[in-house]
Amino acid sequence: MADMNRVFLAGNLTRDPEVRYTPSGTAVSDLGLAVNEQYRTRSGETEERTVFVDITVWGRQAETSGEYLSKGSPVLIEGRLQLDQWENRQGEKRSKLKVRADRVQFLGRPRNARYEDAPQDGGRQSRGENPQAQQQEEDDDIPF
Amino acid sequence: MADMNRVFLAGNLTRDPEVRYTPSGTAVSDLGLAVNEQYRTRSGETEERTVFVDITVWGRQAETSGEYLSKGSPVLIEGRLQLDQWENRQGEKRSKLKVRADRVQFLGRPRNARYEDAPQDGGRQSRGENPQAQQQEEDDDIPF
Amino acid sequence: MADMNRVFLAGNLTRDPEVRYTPSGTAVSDLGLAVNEQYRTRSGETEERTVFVDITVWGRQAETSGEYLSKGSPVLIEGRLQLDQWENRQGEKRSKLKVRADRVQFLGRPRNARYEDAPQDGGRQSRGENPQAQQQEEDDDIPF
Amino acid sequence: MADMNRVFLAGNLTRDPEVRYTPSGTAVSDLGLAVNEQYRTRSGETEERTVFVDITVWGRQAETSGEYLSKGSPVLIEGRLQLDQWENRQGEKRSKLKVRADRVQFLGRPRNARYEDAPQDGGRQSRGENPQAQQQEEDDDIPF
DNA sequence: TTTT
DNA sequence: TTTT
Repeated sequence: MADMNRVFLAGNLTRDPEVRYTPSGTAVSDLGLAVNEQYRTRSGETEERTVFVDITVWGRQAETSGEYLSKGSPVLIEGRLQLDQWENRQGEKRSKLKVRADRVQFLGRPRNARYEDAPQDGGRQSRGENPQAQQQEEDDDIPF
Repeated sequence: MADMNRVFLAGNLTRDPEVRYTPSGTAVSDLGLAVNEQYRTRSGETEERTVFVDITVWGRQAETSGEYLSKGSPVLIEGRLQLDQWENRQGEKRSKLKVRADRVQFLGRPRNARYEDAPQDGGRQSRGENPQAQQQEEDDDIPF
Repeated sequence: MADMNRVFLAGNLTRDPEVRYTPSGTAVSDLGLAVNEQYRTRSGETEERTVFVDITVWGRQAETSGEYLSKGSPVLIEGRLQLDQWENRQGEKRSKLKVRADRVQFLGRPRNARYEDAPQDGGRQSRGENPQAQQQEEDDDIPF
Repeated sequence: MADMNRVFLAGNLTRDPEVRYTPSGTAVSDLGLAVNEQYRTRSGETEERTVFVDITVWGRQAETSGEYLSKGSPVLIEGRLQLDQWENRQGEKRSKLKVRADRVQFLGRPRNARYEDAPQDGGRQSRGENPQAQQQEEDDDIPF
């Protein structure tokens, strides 16, 4: 019979990616993803709901995720559902649905880029040299 | 920033659908879905892995699912990931990823239709007792 | 920048698949697909619209399509848009959007299966009593 | 039988969107989209192929597309294939496959954003001379 | 050029 | 008719 398992997600990372390696040397990264959804309640207000999804990515994309993505990074994910199954210490079967990413794409600098490392002083001034800050202000007008 | 949340699944129901109704009278059905995936191990053998997913479907499709689908039914699902969150009796936060189906389509009779209950002897008469056979005759009326 | 190109289609073949081979021996099949869509007009009636799509499939799936599919066969397609470009005899540029299938799945026997080639003798009779059972046995040979 | 028709595209607009209105006042916009795809030839080189797709979007999203998108804008499209059919002056049937967008999402400022409407005075200078150029240089290091 |  |  037919089988299909495809998932498309766009959202923001909930934490900095950490890359680990299997004994055979393959890179793996577990990404935390927050997918926001705007919806209307029956009473007409717009509310937001967030789905948190664990993403696993393998190989070169795990490495590039570790290098170029950080908490808040907007990403586009193509992959499939995967079921992790294990037994807890009480011997009870547990399972967890995740997404195994076939493709992770960077969607541009996040609104709240990590600027912890940025100079804490003259902020404003340096912002003048920082195209991203400038862009952030303009973004607020865009209703997408 | 961009957000997206789309899921496409095809598989077989792991149990007969049960339909319940919200206080306001909306039908809901929780479907259990098994999605099989053939894959090759590094040593070249073909193995099968199954992902079990909880599907929630609302409204008229919940009702038709209850009427026309049963354990083993092959279905095609379009929907999105949804996160159910609650606290257990110990006050610990728990959550579970499910799929909220926007569309449930019937894919035809499964290979392993439920014939366990079917009499092994002559057909016609026993058909009255066999829900599957019954369903076959009704197929033309199925609004999928 | 991000790029994505994914297409999911389910419909019926508009003609028997024909398989051809490239000089290097790779099988290719061009499938005609009709995808129906029910929609409601503003005046409330249900109407049907059909999208006809040319599908190209390569390799082993091209061969199995040629062997097991025929006009009317319901299929599930995963693939991506592809643009064929050429010049007509007047030297004008022409192009055509098609779908390059990564995966073609058989969705079960169509309502009006082709039985022209089937034995017209005893066959018919036994089939009349339980076409489904018959179909089940045949299904086992189908490598989808 | 099952039917499905879903398309996911990400790419860049090939022209500024133009918004028109139906007699009943509904906004429509026809977007030109270029979807790039990197692929490897058998000889191992990386080449790029582009699929050009006509997108139609209706309603409020047609209007916001007209206001905020321009040639080069990166967008994420969810929609379905649609077949436009007509007869040419010679009375021959012609048809063209397009995508009807259910959702158009802006993916961040395009490389060559339209700044015609931006303040022509101090603006330039305060912007750090050319934020886009700045961004471009950084982008080159990112292997996504 | 069209399928159910 | 084409974008990055």
